[in-house]
Amino acid sequence: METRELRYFVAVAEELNFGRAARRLGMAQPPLSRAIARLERRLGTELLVRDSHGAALTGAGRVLLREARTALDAVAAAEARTRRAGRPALVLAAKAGASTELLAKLLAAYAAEPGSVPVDVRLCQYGEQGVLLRRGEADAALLHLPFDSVTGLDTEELHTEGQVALLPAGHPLTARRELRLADLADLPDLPAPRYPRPDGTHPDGPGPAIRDHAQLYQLIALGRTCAVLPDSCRTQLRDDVAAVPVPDAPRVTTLLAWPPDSRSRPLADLLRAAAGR
Amino acid sequence: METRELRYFVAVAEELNFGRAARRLGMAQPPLSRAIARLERRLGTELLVRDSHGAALTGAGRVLLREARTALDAVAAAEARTRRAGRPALVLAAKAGASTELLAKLLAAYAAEPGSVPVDVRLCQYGEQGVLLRRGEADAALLHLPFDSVTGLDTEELHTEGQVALLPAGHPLTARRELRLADLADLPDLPAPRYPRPDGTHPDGPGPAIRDHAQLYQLIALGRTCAVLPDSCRTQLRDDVAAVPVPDAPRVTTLLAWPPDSRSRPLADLLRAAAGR
DNA sequence: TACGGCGATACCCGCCGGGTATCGCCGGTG
DNA sequence: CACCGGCGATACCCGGCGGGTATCGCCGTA
Repeated sequence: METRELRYFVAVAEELNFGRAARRLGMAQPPLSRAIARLERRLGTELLVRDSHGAALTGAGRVLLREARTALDAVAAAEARTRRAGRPALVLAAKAGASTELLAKLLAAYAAEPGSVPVDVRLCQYGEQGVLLRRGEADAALLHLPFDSVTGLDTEELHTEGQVALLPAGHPLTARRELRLADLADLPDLPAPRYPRPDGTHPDGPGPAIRDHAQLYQLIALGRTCAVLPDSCRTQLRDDVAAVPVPDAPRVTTLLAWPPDSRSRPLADLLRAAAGR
Repeated sequence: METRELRYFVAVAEELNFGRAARRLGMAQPPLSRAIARLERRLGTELLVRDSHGAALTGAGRVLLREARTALDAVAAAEARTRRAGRPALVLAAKAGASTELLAKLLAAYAAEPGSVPVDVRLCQYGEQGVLLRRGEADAALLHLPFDSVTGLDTEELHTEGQVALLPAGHPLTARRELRLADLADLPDLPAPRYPRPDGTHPDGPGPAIRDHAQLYQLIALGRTCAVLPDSCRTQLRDDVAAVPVPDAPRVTTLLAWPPDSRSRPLADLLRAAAGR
């Protein structure tokens, strides 16, 4: 199988429409149909069932969609890492606005290592760090359990902390010394924010769709939503947002993740710095 | 990058000789040279330095070799898993001759699960199980720490045990109640077996090159080598091989491994059966 | 019944991936 | 020192395949 065929299949499987997929790929529809048909013939399986409305995935098609995405990521990673090879700099991906203190400490500790190398910090939207790692555009990433997925990555735990509720300053609940998760569920005036799913789409619901922390803070300050976030976010609160501890919220673990088998000197140094020797 | 180009590059990088690589690929040398040159041009990096003796990898070339192998594995996995999709059977890879009792128990426990599916057991040579998993030719594998690599796989520990030395029956050391690793190092009459490295090649040395347990047992019985293996191998000893405990050998953990993100029903059932509910 | 949108088919073209022949370079060897 | 052999690069050619356009058959809908 050639990567071109995989790209074609992913486009069709995502659009479920040959014409739209062809347009997205910048080509005409007939060669795309032929390419998919050839792929099915070679695999000996139907991937899509077509009718005059469009197409639908078969079981094998769903399998190939998932597998093709990871294979294409691996190819993209091969390309990106080769391009970056020799360029002596470390790319570290981190959620914008999260674990800022920890990140600063980590960067300082690494910079103090002998033989350390410039670190290019890429601040990401929610869930983007994993993609950057898997695509080879970053050497390491700061992730947060239980929010981010770490399947297929090597990791090192850095820090664990509780969570606090962030509410608009002056909201009645800010008078409480503590809150429970149940207190925050289904508040009519503060609908829960809708965080992106791993595929980048947002679930349905009344609350605002969120992409990063800056957005979230501003929406909380505006009284449009509330959120439960790790304790460490308190260091960067302005006075239009109030924090109340939520003891029954799951604890959050910050960890450093990197692609398995990567064994570069700078990455090893970063891990050593992160572990505090 | 197309997978064809990656296959070409891997062939050249492994042979370090364009002519041989071309022969291995079943093609002529000039188009191969051109393809590699085009790849380098597109990546903007030298991958190989050529002289009239052959070629050598640059730093970027070494990176691409590693990355290309994993990318090609991912593509092969996409193909294999799609081909197997719908075929309702589990493929379980296990080292031939290792953990036989555990394997039997696991198979029995899984077969007792409601909705269980036929299990195709693939008995492998040393280190082959990981490859089968990564290539998508197996759904799960039994691996042994610290021998097998589990990077990039999800795992569940099943069992931990000590190790015993296997010696030819009648060898002087079999008179001892216990041995230490040091006792077995550099025995002139029983040179240590040479296990394959992850890439399939064998290290140099005086001992015999080993591919699987059957080979190993026979060579021990013949008085050509000795080995340190998990306790559980005693259940299948014939009387021409003797076992002596080695308390200072590292403990061996048997674990069940599967590719990250695989979420098929049969695999989930197998994991449940392995965990004993 | 006409129409519009879907994927499939028929047919054509140009490019690129493959081939052969040959070159330039170098190192070993009689 | 001249020659040879093996290496990768270059020059040149060809056929197939990946892409295009035009059109068809099917079906749901107005």
